[in-house]
Amino acid sequence: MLRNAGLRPTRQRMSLAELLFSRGDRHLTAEALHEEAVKESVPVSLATVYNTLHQFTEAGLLREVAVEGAKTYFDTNTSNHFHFFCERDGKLVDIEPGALSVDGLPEPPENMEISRIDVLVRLVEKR
Amino acid sequence: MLRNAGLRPTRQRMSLAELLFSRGDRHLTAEALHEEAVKESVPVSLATVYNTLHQFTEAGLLREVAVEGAKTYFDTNTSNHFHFFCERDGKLVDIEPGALSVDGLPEPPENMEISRIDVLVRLVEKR
DNA sequence: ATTTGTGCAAATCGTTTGCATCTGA
DNA sequence: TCAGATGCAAACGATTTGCACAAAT
Repeated sequence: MLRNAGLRPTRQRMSLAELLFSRGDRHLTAEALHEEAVKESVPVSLATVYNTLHQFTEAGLLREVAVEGAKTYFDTNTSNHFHFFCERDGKLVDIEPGALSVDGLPEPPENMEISRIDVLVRLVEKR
Repeated sequence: MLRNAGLRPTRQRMSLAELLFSRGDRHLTAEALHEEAVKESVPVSLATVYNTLHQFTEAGLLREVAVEGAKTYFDTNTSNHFHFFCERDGKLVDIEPGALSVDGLPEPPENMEISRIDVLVRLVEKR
């Protein structure tokens, strides 16, 4: 997988890839992945986690999701799909693709084309 | 307007409100609003711009839009509507409401309800 | 007079970078 | 061997906070 993406399979990258891709679809911040790695006794620095996440993203193995503020989430599901965002615990959840659709999109302005459509459905606790 | 929102009409708040609301719909970062204020000889500190933007948001006069990274945009249009985001120059543009709709939303998870739906249509230059 | 807002500078948070060291092909 | 990767600590940009001072009711 790493070789295919033109990335050297180093210890750190292999361990991180393992954590990311062997447990189903995940939505992680760099911080969270780093903690998880440390917990699993995978010695890796935070800087390397950042580097790796960005390299994986460039290679098309991950997708960045902007939610708010500084925190960036990385999604192991790179297909076209949308998200629920739970404001209470800051967790992202995939919305089953197929069900949801965006209709009636107006023409983009002059000379522009759509690169991606992000849909984030924000959830709060029912009172 | 400020009194209605329970905010004391101070010089700074009045000046910032003027800049924000007397020029049609706007999408500004704190930084940008601060620069504009300084340019128009409205002496106000960046900290106060941040405070004011958040107070206005809480009072329902503004709406925050998350795009990516650290930068937060504040939108003077608080109605339900979606955005184009131009990756080239980092500008937000309202999408005419009415045209666009999101359909087929699945049930939110247990005990959760939808607080808001954010749609961001990312644009790139046509090649 | 009392409460609330403001400005400054320092602190914080997530993220990035420079650079010496290490590692995989 | 040696380009490329890693770790550390320092640098960074956007945002926030603590606190003395100023302005609004």
